[in-house]
Amino acid sequence: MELKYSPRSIEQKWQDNWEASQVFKVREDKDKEKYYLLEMFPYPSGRIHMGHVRNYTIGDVVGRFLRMSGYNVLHPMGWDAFGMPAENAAIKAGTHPAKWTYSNIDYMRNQLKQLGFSYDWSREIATCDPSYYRWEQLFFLRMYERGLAYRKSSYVNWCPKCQTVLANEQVEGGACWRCDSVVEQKEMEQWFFKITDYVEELLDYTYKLPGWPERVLTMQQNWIGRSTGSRLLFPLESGKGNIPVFTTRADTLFGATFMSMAPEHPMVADLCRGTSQEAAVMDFVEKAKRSKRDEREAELLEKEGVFTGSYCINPVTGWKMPVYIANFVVMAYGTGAVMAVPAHDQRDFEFATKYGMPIKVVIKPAGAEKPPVAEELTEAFEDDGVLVNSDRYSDMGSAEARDAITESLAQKGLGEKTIQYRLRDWGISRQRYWGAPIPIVYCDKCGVVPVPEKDLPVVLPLDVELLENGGSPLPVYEPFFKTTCPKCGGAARRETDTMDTFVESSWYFARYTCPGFDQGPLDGEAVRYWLPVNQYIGGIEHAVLHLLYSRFFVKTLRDLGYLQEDEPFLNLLTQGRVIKDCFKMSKSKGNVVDPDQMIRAYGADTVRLFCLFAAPPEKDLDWSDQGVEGSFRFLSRMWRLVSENLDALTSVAPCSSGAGLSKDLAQLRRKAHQTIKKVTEDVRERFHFNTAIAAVMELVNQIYQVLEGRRDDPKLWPVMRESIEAVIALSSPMVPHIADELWHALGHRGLLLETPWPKWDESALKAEEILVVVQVNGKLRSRITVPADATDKELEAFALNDPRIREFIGDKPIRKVVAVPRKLVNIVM
RNA sequence: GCGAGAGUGGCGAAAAUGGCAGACGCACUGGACUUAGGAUCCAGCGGGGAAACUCUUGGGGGUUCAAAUCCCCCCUCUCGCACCA
Repeated sequence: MELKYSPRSIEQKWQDNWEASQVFKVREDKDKEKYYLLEMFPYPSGRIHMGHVRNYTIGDVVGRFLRMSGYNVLHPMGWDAFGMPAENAAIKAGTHPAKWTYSNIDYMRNQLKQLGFSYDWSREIATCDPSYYRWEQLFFLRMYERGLAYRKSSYVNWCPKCQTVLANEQVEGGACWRCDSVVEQKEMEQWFFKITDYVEELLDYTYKLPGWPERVLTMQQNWIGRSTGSRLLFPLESGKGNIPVFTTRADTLFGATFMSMAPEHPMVADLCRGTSQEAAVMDFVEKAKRSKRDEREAELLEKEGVFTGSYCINPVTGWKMPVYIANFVVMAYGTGAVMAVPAHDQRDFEFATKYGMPIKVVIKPAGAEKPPVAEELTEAFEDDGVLVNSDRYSDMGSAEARDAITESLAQKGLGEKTIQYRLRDWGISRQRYWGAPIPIVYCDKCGVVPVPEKDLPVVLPLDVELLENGGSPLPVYEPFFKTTCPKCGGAARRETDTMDTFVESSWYFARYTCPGFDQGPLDGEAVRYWLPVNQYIGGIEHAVLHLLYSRFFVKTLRDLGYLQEDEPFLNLLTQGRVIKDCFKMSKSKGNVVDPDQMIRAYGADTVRLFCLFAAPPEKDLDWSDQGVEGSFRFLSRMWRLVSENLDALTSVAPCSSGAGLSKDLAQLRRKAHQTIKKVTEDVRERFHFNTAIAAVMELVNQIYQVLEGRRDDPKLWPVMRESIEAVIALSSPMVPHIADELWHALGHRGLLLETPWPKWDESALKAEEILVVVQVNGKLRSRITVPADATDKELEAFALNDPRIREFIGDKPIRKVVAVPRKLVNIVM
């Protein structure tokens, strides 16, 4: 055995060994408790980065720990392989997205193997493979049958340069994330998934997922944005219809003095037609469209608006309310029109002040004598209170009045209670090439026709030429779009949009349970055995999108009969980012640390160890080259523990009982068992690998201390061996290569992954004597060694007898003594 | 603005249920071994003080025998959403 630790050869050796012996492979086993452990799969962008290394290391420790603890652990890996970067890279490099993607996958798979992760590679999935997305197309058809996938026209983000719709998350500050062109709002026919059908259940379960971080649940709740209120109708003065509004403050209706509408509101053209305002309104609408971008960049735009030339009627006061277009009203929320109550809404207040609109106070603060005077207001009073100037509702409380006013309008057909959500249906059409085709055909005679199930998959053609401008080649690639109608057999055109890549990642975790199944999307037996995912691990950046879409998809698949689960992920761990010198690693900052380079210099075990030790998983991790050195140093220390004492260690069996041990050997043994307990609990209950590692380090430190000048003691080595084996086994989930190597050096033949996790011996934990702190008036004054089982009375006596304490007390009277067995004594004077 | 989270040495961080603040590591200092050390080992390492002591967990109050931890007020930072009616 080499005296010096050199990771390179041993890591390769063990990786080969693990692969050859197929230890990472799992199958359903009814006799074992299953555990589905999953880390978010990567986009095959080329190389893994430190964020991946951290994410997957955390997962690997949990997986290996649970394997050793007796669970049947499913721990798969795959590739989120569709997406725009592949197209862009392919255009740039003159290659094909498929080629680019698969070669990246090969490279990255190898990188992951070099890190020693315990994935069952036989279950690997690439979402761009037709054997994967064909089932997604089937889901689409089933959803279409049930109206859960539908087509409608809507405004979308359109990048004129990239020739595609952009998802909301791909729009940064109103500009395209890649080319920085100003994004336009374009009205287009799009496919949608009806996530809003599940909005109540999605919201409900955010209160039933105790294993999720509060933060993520809150973000989802905010994103769903449920708010209860009233839908009210304001009749037009012209008599030609009503303007519907949504309000949470029906109690302020008597103070509504005008109406504000979004510039894109469909009624705008009608309202101004033929009035003197027509030109001004059209001008304003155009201007509003153009300023979309600035709106997002500037914090808050100054409130601006223009009169439409029309009026509507306040249904309770009968007032003529001028209808305005206002730049701050968003079409996407509510009805796109807002009843303006300047006295009680800050935005309306600013608008009214600017345009000289009447301000009428209708709420006074609860307990106030008199309502505020409108002319003296400097800002709106937005709290609930008591109604004034509101006819028969005056003196009523806000909450009660909301119901009463809505109810009375309801009787006239002008109002109803309603619930409004911020969540919109999920637009899944992408005018991109590198994605799963939407299985739909358009026929001039039959209209929208779904592709028959037997014709799936609709394969994405690979022999296309990419367009220089980045647009999808599918609409101009005849062999693909030209088809016949499945219904009438006439000429028809295929849908050339592809699905949002978030669709693939919404169900991949289910497919891992039966990746090769070809009788349907999911093998019921496998799915029932493995789902739900017990532990999901990934970055916080997916808090809403991916994690919400997946939750929706599982509920949909449940209702389609493919699954039985309500929720995909029981427990969620969102790990922090990897940063360096206070910044997120990025090429532009020049602070990127390359995993390959690190592995070459220090070995995978060191890189893994550092990722785990530097911070608890949910916090950001500050990369430190010196910290990496430190991790390497520790592994070297561990290595020498075995290599320098190999003969002595291999000539004894590990100690298995504390009988007849000298005091310091008993103490070392106690430390070893305390460490087993601490590491087990830190890993199992809290995922606090940093403190688990610290505990192992403490044990190593103590081993070195006991070793010092004691090598001849015949009683030493069995205890030594027991302690060192504990160090190796306990650290094996974190640093598996060195652990297996040392384990074998000690003469073991099996793999640690298949070795039961060490158990602590309760009797070894017990010490006869323990250290107890003595305080006087809450200040530490002395430490005394007492029998471990000393009662509080005995403790008190020991403390009062301590010379240092007696000196402190002198002959002053003692008021009280607090004694906590095994902890401390506090003498109050 | 709304919501959430976090403030502890020179640095990364520890401290379940209130009970020795700073475990473990990095950096630093001194020593040993050495031709040499950026290897290894030993020792020291929050501030003030020669010491006894004393101060110290963002700031200020409070509860308690005892507070990083619980309560109230304030400050700062990070993240998410953001003119959401």
